[in-house]
Amino acid sequence: MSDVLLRDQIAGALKDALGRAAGELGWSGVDGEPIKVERPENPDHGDYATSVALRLARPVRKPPRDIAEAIRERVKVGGPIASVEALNGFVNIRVDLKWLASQVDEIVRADKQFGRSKALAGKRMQIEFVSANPTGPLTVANARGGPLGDALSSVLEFAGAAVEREYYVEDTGTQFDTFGRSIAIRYRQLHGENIEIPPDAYPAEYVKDIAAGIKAREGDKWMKLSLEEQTKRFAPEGVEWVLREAKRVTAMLGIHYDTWFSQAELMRSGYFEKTLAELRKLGKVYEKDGAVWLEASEAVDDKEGWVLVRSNGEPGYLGKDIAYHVQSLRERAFDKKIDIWGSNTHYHLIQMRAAMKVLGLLDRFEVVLYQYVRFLHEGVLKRMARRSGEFLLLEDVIEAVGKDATRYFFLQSSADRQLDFDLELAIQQSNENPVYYVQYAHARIASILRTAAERGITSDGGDVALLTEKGELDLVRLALRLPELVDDIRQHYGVHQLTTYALELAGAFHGFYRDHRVVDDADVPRSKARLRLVLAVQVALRQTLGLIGVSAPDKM
RNA sequence: GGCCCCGUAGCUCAGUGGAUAGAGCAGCAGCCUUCGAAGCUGUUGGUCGGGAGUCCGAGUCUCCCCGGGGUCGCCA
Repeated sequence: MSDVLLRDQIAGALKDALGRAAGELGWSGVDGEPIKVERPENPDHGDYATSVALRLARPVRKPPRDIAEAIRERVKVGGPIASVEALNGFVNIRVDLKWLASQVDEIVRADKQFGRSKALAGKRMQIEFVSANPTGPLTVANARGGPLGDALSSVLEFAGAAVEREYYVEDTGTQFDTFGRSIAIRYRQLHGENIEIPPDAYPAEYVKDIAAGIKAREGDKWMKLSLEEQTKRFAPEGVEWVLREAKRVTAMLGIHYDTWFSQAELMRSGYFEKTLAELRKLGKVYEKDGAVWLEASEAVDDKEGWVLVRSNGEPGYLGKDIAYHVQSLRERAFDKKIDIWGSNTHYHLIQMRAAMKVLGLLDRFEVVLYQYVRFLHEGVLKRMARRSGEFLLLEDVIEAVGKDATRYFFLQSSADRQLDFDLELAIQQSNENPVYYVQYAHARIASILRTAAERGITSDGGDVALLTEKGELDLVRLALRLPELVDDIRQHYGVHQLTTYALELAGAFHGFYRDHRVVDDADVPRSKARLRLVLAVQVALRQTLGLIGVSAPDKM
C-alpha cells in the first residue's frame, strides 16, 4: 500500500489545482480554507468530493460554480484519479477503475499490515482504562472502559504509535482503608464477634469471601490485632484479590495490560511532593484551614480552590492524580496520556485540566468520557454501586453472552450515549448480536476459499484486472475505507465507528455473494480474480474485527 | 441552581456543516437441486424533542424551552 491515503492524495491534487487557479486568476483568501475531501453518499457524485468551492465563494467573491470549474480544469488526471467534474459547486472525483482493481492485490499483499500507517510513528502513548477502585470485582459499569480503551489502543497502534495499556491501581486513601476495614469486620464476625457492618463499608458477599479465605489460610492468627491494625493488614490482601480478579476477567475480554501501576508506589517515589513543590513554585497553591489547596479561580468562576492535601495531612485524590499524570508524562516520558473515564468524573476532569494547564501539560492530556451504564434489576433501572451491593458482574455477562458479543455491545454506540443493560434481554438476544452478522461474512468467505481449493481453484495468479463489474469494485471501494477510518479515529477517538463499518462491509459482501458466483468451473480466470477479491474483503474484515477485539472465525 | 451527555423509524442505535436522513431488530410479502439461509430481495415505518437564530447549505453550530441521565466533598 502507498503510505499516503488515497483521500489525502486527492486532497493534495485539489490543493495544487486550487493554488494554481488562485495564482492565475488573482484570487486571494484561499489559504485559510482547508480542503476537506469526503465520500459522497450518492454514487452519481463520484468517489470523492470536496465542497471547498462553496466555502470559498465569500472570500474569493466569485460564484461557487466558477470556482469549482476553475479547480476542475486544473486537477491533474492520472494515477488513481480518472476524472474530475464540477457540479453544483462541488468538485467530484472518480477513481480509476483499473487502479481500484489493482488495490485488491495491494490489500491481499498487505494482509496483516492492511490499515496500518505511520501517522503516529515515533509517538509513545499511554492509555489508561477501567482502573476501577480496587475494592471489588469488575461490574458492567466499570467494564465499558475496557473495550473502548482496548480498541482505541489498537487503533493508535495501527496508526504507528507505541501504546502502553495501563491499569491504575488506587491502593491508597480512604476507600482503600474502608475496604480493609470491611474485610476486618467480616473476619471478626467469622470468629464469632458481634460486630456490625457500618453503613459506609462494603457490604457485599465477596468481602466475606475474602475474609473467609484469610480465615481458612491463617485461622485466628490476626484476631489479637486491633481493628485498625487489621484494616492495614487486610487492605493490601483485599486489593491483591481484586487485582487477580480484574486480571482474570479483563483477560476473558481479551484485554491484556502492559502495566499495573500502583498508587502506593507512586506515593513512595516522592513524585507527589515533587509535583506539589512545582505547583507551589508556580504560585498556584495556598494554605487554608490546615489544608493545601490548588488555585481554581482561573478555571472555574465560583470556586476558590480544590484540596490537594487534607488537613489531616493525607494527600487527597486530586493531588495524587495530578502527580500520577505528571509522573507518566515526565518520568515515563509519554508523548500523550489518554484516560478512559466514566462520566461521573466530569468534575474531576475540569480540575485535572486546570492543573495540567498550569503545569504546561494540557496538550498531552486527553480524556474519553463515557456515559454511565445502568442495569435493569427486577424490572427497574438502577445505577450500579458497589457500596450499595447492587451491581451486575462483568464476568456474569461474559459467561452468558460470550466475549465477542460483550465487546461488540459496548462498542456499538458512542461513548457519549448512556447505556442500559438488561442481562435477560442480552441473553435472549445474544444470537441477534450484529457481531455474528459480521463474523458470518468472514466465515462465509473462508468457506468459499475452502470450496474453491477442493475444486482445485486458488487465488494464485488471479488477474485482478478482470474485476470490472460495479458490484466487484464497490467492495474494493469499501475495503479501502478502513485505512481512512483508522486515520479518522486516531484523531477523534470515536472507536464505535469500527462496528458501523464492520456491519457495512459485511452487508456489502452478503449482497455481493447473492449476485455473483465466485467459484465457477466454467470460468477459471474469473474465479481466480474473484477469489482474490473476496480474500481482500476477508482481510479488511479480519483487520477490523481485530481492532474491535473480536474473533474472526473460519467456521461458525 | 451552575456545568457535562443524550433526545433521529415500533425498539436499539449510526450519521468529521454538504447534494435524496441510514442500519440492525421487530412487522408484512417472497427466495435454498448450484460457492454456508447466522444469509438475500422487496415492503411498511421519520414534524431528526419544540422554537428562534447563524450560514449558500443545519440531524450536525449558537441561544431559549421541554424531557431523561450525570456531576458540583478536606470520597475516590
